[in-house]
Amino acid sequence: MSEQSISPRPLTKDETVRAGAAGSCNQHEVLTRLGDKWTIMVMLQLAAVPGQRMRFSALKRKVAGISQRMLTVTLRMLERNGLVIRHYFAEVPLRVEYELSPLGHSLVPMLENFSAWIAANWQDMEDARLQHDREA
Amino acid sequence: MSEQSISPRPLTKDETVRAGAAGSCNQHEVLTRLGDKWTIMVMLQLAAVPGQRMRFSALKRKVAGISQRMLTVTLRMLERNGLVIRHYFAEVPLRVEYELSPLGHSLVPMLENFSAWIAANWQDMEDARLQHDREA
DNA sequence: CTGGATCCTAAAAGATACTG
DNA sequence: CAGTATCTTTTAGGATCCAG
Repeated sequence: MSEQSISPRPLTKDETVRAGAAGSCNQHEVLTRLGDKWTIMVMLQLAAVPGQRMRFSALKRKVAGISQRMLTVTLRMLERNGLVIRHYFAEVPLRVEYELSPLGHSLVPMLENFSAWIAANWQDMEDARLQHDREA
Repeated sequence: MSEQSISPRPLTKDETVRAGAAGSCNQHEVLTRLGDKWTIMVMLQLAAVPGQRMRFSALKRKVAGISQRMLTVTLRMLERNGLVIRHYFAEVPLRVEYELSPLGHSLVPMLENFSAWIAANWQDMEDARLQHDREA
């Protein structure tokens, strides 16, 4: 449906193949751990208060529609992979605070960029989607 | 099991609450579309050849263990949201090339940063995970 | 070669109830 | 408050077959 037939020039096999190359395997590993919606949203929230800690309940309130269970699972996974630190206070009522580790902190610039990108471009995405759906 | 009892100072409710604030809703929308493993991996590959297009089969080869179906689904989604452009050539054999749209291109710096972060930090993550598992 | 259409299973995630 | 445990529903995703 696009441009049909008269192509500019078929890419050679070498041109098409050559890309990412090495490291692809690590990418897969890392993305399996960090590359999901909830993980990114939780990290975005923690990155939004760089030097600060956040309580479990505060995170739950800030991260849109996350369930208690998924927040727990996500935080456990982030802790396991060394990206967040969990501070447990045996008080009444119980209090637990989370903060980014140094490793997690190294992701902050990227998270802020991403957050900014979303704010700046989500409307374009929405428009593109609506137009694409009209054409279909 | 961490520091117990003697806390530094409980965060006030206001400190804990104040974060991300607005835009949270858009984040959720956007991440529902882009925030999954395959989407990020495909974008990483397309970003690795900034000015270039990639054929379906080339993408399939480069993106670790993606199945034909998931690559198709992912590409359709990216096209629908205006991040990639699909070029269809009615030849024999059929040829289809994908490239980043301008909108998709605006994500390249972030994707490159992320890719670099993975290369630089995946070992730290691995170490943290192993140590965490030993302690458990 | 690049998919579309189906079927099917395993994993993810929501809801709910309970506890230190 | 911050979980855990359990149950159920939903979704992701692989396998397979077919087609322009």
